[in-house]
Amino acid sequence: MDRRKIKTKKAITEAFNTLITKKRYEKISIQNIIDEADVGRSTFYEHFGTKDDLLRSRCHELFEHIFSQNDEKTTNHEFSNCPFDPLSKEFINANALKKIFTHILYHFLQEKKIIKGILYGESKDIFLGYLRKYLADVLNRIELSKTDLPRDFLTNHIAGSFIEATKWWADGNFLISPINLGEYLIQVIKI
Amino acid sequence: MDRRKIKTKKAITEAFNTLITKKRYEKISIQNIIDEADVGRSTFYEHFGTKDDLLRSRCHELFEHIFSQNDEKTTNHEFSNCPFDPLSKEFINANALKKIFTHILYHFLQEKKIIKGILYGESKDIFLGYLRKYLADVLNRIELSKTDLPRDFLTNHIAGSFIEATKWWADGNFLISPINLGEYLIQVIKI
DNA sequence: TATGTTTTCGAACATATTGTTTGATAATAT
DNA sequence: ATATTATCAAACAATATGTTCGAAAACATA
Repeated sequence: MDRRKIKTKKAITEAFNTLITKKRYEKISIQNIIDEADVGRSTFYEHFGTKDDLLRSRCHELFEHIFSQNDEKTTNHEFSNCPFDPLSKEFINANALKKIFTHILYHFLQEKKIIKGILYGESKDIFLGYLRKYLADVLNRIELSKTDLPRDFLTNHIAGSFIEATKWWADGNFLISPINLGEYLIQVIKI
Repeated sequence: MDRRKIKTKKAITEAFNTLITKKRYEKISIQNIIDEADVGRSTFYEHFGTKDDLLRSRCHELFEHIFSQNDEKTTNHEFSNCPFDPLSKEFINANALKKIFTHILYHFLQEKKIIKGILYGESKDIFLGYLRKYLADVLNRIELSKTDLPRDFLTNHIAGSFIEATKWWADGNFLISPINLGEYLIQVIKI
């Protein structure tokens, strides 16, 4: 890949990161982004078709990172308490679910300023759409109990609960630890 | 109130109702609304400051109606199974909660086309903000169990679960009955 | 170093939207 | 009958989007 391309892409995504911590997504214009990134108008459009494209690209990178297997290499010890294998086929119980949640929350905490910015307005839906998609694979491994609940209702409920808890967490400026929030979640979710 | 004012306001809100069933909120321009309502541009701005104002006005009316006491007068018998007194001070148990949910869901079902339209994109947040606000009063009457869960985490979780279930219901075109969905909810919420 | 390709840039352009202002016209209340 | 109030169309400034163009710079390759 051309060095210039990498540079511009980086400038644009960093401009986005800066702006999203200052004002909400819908108030950020493409003009703002190219001003902050200091690139030409047409240059932006050579990399991203729309503002949503840019956000989707950011979300894709983030979740690919979170749900990739080899991140126990991270220097942060706390992570090692809550590893999970996203490609495993094993059934998930309450304890496994807690580990998964906590693991994701640690990642969110690492980029909390940006995450919090994204968790408002329009950008929220796009971000949560990705989260829901990545969670779906994991949640489908939950063993269905004998209730008459449809599987998709249950997985939607659990994903929704995680999402709502995350928003609650961000709204309160990430006061409690990922481990605590994981525990809260397990206490309110019947599995 | 001036007859002309009432007429225009009605024309605008009905235009909004029509449009929201056809395309999502963010794609509806004020130009679209005044074309559909057949009113002048400046007239719109005499009634509503922004498009969001219009939506908020609609939400306010809807939730005032749902959470008002005297609506058992409705002709729909099914409602009478699930009345609730929003001004009561009594504690809420699982059964009371189920009645409240079912009651609200019946109202949503009555205007399902519009509700479904509103439940996408930007309009969703505004709508759900109102729902959350109105629910808060009720949910604060839930008796806290001996867990260490913060009250606002718990109420947020329950409101969130109801919201997610409602979206799931709307996405599936309101296939099951309000009573069924109310039962699903009670099955997944620990109280 | 020389050469051909790729990327960037700025400026201009068409198009669309928002929100405000104006004065004329018509409906309303009393 | 009259004073008030609501509506309307048309024009306006301001802002945003997405496209196009040719010139200039950075690049890969040999």
